[in-house]
Amino acid sequence: MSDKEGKSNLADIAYGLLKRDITEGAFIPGDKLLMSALRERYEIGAGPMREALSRLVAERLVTAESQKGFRVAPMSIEELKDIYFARAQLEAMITELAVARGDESWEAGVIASAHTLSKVTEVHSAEEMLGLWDSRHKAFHLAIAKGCGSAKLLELRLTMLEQAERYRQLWLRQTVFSAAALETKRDEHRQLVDVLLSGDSTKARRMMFEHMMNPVPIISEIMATRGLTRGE
Amino acid sequence: MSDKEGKSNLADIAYGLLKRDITEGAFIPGDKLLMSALRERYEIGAGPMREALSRLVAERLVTAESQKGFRVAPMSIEELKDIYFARAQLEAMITELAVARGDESWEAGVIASAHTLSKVTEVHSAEEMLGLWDSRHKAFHLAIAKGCGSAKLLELRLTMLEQAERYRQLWLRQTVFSAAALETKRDEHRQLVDVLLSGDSTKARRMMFEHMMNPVPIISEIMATRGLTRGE
DNA sequence: TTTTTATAAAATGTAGATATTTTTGCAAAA
DNA sequence: TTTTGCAAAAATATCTACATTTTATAAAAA
Repeated sequence: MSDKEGKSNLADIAYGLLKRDITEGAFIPGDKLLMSALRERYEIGAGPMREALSRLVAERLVTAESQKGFRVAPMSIEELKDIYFARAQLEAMITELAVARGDESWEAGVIASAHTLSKVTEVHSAEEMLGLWDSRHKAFHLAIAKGCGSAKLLELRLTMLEQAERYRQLWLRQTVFSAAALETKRDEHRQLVDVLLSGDSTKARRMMFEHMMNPVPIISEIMATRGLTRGE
Repeated sequence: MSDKEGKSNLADIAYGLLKRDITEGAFIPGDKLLMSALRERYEIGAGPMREALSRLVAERLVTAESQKGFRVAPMSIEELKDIYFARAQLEAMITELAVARGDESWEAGVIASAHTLSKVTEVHSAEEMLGLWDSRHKAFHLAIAKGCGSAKLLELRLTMLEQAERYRQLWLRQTVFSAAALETKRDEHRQLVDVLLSGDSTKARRMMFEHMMNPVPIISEIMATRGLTRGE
């Protein structure tokens, strides 16, 4: 009685599965997405499959060329830089707004999610820990962004997050599996929270921009050594 | 040898036609988009039609409910305000970047498109004049935005423009068909160009934000008197 | 009225037909 | 022998028509 959108048709399912497979690297950038292969893999007809693909094209995760089929969108250091720059600008702007407009319940949400994130250090299997830290990290940043009060800005933010996801995945392992990197992040987050609650929106904006740009050289490095396409 | 994306399959065509029909008001917000009706109207099969519809859903111009079909996305004063606010924030941010980063060829582009826009006053039929002013107005703002140097930010800007299009359409007639309103706009544009070229990026940002927000009360008024759904 | 049941309408999915692109095989020229 | 051009075949993408499932409508019974 609560959920508004009951995902149920095959196109939706195919969309979700394929998106996961692409962002998690089951398909490599540039790979041809054969209709026959996809149909077999997901046990789904060509119609719904086409629908799912064309949605991913809109999200820039897949490219299409008429009569020649679909491919996984390529990745490049150039695109990495552009995506992260645009994303950092947007997030910084949203943060400035959030500090200026956010009320007490927003502050509470930020503090709560920051605390939850800081408690991930406990015992976990490697993969489990990665997933947990990632989801809480995302929740933390979302809690901050929510304060901007604009649904459309949050939508834009989400589209950028999705476009960054494949690149972010590269950074994630590097960070979560390094005690030093993780500690650095924890520091940054602490500082962020302090500035957020201080009410200095201009400073918060600058700091968020820096925070969002930090992963760029790390990911660049990884992509350069692996030759752009991250083969396993 | 120049065009990269040769639009040719039926889904693309249906997408373009339906999008035009929705933004130009051939379908009213809330209207049910019957498969049979669409197939007949565009002389296209159900498969490609579905594909076109699901793309418009991603763009928020159409809503979908599983097993119950598609509808033209509703319009509301609330959404109007949110879209325009988000758009103004984004455009203001892009403008600030453009002023800071733009080179001489950017300045030249801005001046040229401003001049072209100012010359629309000549003799034209009403509808012709409306189309011409609109396209040149868009070109003017695009020329400014291009200076930001980020393809992704320009993409975001475009998605917001598309989401605003139905509301903008309401404002357009009101403005273009009033000599006084048109003169006011011309003034605003002159001032904008002055500040842009002065290099004061902070002032440019503020001014662009104001400029983008101006239409909101006008459109609100129109929607309120017409009861939100603009029946002809 | 309210509920139930039957009927019609519509959305969604599958399979097969058609059109396009790519590959392959072969022959002629260098 | 190697390369180039061409034609046939295979692979692939795309579309339409039909079948299935779900939802909406209307009539009949309580």
